Amino acid sequence: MYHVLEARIRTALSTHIRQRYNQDVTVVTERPPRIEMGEVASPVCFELAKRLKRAPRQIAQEIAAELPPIEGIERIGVAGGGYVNLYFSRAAFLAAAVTGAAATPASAGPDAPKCIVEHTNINPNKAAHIGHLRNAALGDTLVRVLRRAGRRVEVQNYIDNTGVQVADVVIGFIHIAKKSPGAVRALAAQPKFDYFCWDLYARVTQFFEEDKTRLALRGDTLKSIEEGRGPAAEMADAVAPAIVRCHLRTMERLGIEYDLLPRESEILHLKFWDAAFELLKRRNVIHLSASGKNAGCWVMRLNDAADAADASGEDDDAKIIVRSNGTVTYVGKDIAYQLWKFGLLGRDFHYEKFHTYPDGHTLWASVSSGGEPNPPAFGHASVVYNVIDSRQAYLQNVVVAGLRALGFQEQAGRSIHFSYEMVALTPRCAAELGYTLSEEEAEKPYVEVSGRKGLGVKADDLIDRLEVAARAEVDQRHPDSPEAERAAIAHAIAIGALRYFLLKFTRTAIIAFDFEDALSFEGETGPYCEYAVVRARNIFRKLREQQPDFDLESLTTVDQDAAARLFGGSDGNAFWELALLAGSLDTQIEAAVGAQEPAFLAKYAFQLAQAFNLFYHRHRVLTEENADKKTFLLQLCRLVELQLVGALELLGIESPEQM
RNA sequence: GCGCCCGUAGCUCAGUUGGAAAGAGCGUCUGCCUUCUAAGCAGAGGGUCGGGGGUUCGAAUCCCUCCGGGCGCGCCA
Repeated sequence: MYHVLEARIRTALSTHIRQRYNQDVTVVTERPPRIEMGEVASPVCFELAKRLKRAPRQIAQEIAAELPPIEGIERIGVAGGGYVNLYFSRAAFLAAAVTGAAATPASAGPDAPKCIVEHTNINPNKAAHIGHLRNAALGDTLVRVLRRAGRRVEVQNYIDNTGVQVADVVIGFIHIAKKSPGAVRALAAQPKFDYFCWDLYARVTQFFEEDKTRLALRGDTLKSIEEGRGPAAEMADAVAPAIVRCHLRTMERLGIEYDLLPRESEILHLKFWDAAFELLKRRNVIHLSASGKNAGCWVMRLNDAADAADASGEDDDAKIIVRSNGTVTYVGKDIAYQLWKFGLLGRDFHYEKFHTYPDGHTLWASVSSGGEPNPPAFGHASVVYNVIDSRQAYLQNVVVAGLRALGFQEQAGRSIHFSYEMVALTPRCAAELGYTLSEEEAEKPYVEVSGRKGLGVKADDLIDRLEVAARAEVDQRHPDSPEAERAAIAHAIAIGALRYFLLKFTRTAIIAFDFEDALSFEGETGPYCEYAVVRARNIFRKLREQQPDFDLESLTTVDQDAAARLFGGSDGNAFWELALLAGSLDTQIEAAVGAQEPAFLAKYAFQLAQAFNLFYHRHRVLTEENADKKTFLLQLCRLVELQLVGALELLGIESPEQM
């Protein structure tokens, strides 16, 4: 609601300034520091003062006096050296906010332009860890926010099932665990298979370190897996899908779902790369390096300045796309995949159903042949978000440069690297996990998580710990509630704590993980926000006990005279600040989409919860004797509840009925 | 060496396109549960916004420079 009025004010001001002063200015608006100064302020007169060579305050006074009425704005004032302050009609705002909050937001039609969000992308060779959780939480929240903003979104989780990491675990099964393909298949059916592979993978790293010549095994194994032949391929075929299912289960605990699993095996088998290679060659984006250190490789130059220097042989800083042995690099495959996402490759996968979620939603996976006869139309996106940590920025730039060089300027511009910094461990946390730090590591502010070394907090372990801790709190408070109910509440609290913890940091902040912070349910946390919702709901529950015929719907009609009176009364400003904040979810969503920053919503949810807790503490709703005031207070509670639930939903955090 | 990111309270972090007296959580100290659940609320203390220049009516925010830290820059992914 706030966003609507703010936009209205900007338009009114810029129109008025154009007509009255013949000036085209971009009107910036801001929130005044105190509520007594109004809800929207504009420093536009400072800019006008320069252009008109007049005192800013004088212009501001003129504008305040002459600006035509704006719907929803009660009065205009002048403050400071020349700020124009606008005051909302409080009662009208509350009425509009309450109806707006109760309405369901419009979702995108089936023909709307599509956004693809690719996230999670965990190598299917070990259990998911805390770093993967940040990726998935950010990606999933981006999806939720985009959908709420009215976009059509397709969620992809790319599976590198034929890569080095899978090959390494296969090597572990053959040479360390000495398993047959049949034995591996049996193991893969066991629960916690991802944990088994976690340990095995770390042992493979040691296995290579002990004798570097063993690295030769990797090339052979990889080749066998890529070609789909031999026992190594058979094992990879057992390991990767089983691990993928473990990851899906983990992510489902967090409320994260996907639409499609594109798999690398199909990118190979369906020769996506060959199509991309032809395109890249035909349009001279890549060329065969004749001399220098990259001789025999197909390379792509990144600086356009030297694009005529084909024959100069100075390709040393170019990016290798095809190795001298003819195999394609990861970036090459990624260019092909990115082209497919935009529908530019001229090829498509076949698709089969891979999994059905409890809500009936189907997850599809790519296959090489056959598949379902009429799968949904995947790909053909207008915007692509790749949720990948900032360490891969260089490679993402190469992919985009490839698209641009191919002449797909528009798609290159709409290829968004949704970048974020890594999750690391505090040295204390690493030590707690039983890891012995080197002297150098102990000096550092944090230690990098490493699947290769087996150093990291496994996602399921963390969720388990959170659930146990939450369960202890719930048991204490609700010893008589049924078991299933207590489990469900503890789960909501655990996930709320985890997702909030991962989302409250802005994307550019490195998270130094520590159990103490992550396991907290107090202060700026998910459970704090959930608790505010529960408090609002408790009021309504108690009210229904007292008045069985009470209907929540009755609160959607606001008596504006009564509301205006109460907003003008002794606690009026406090009530108003709460209503205004609750009515600002739209502004927050707008800002979160604009800045591509989910943390904005996390901060907002916390602020709203905090404001509500203060209100809750100061005003007893149910014992209020003045009927108008009681209704008004209930309306505030209802508005906050709806908006807070909405904000938490965007963060993937459930609001339990009780805690 | 080149590129990207970070430096704000004891600690962990916000501060959206430059705007009105720098914010939050944690931690420390002091209060508040016969009440709509204290997973809460109130108060106190704590800051040369890394340093120095510059642009501007106005800079934590933009530019330059220096210092400190992190991450990339592979015929790995």
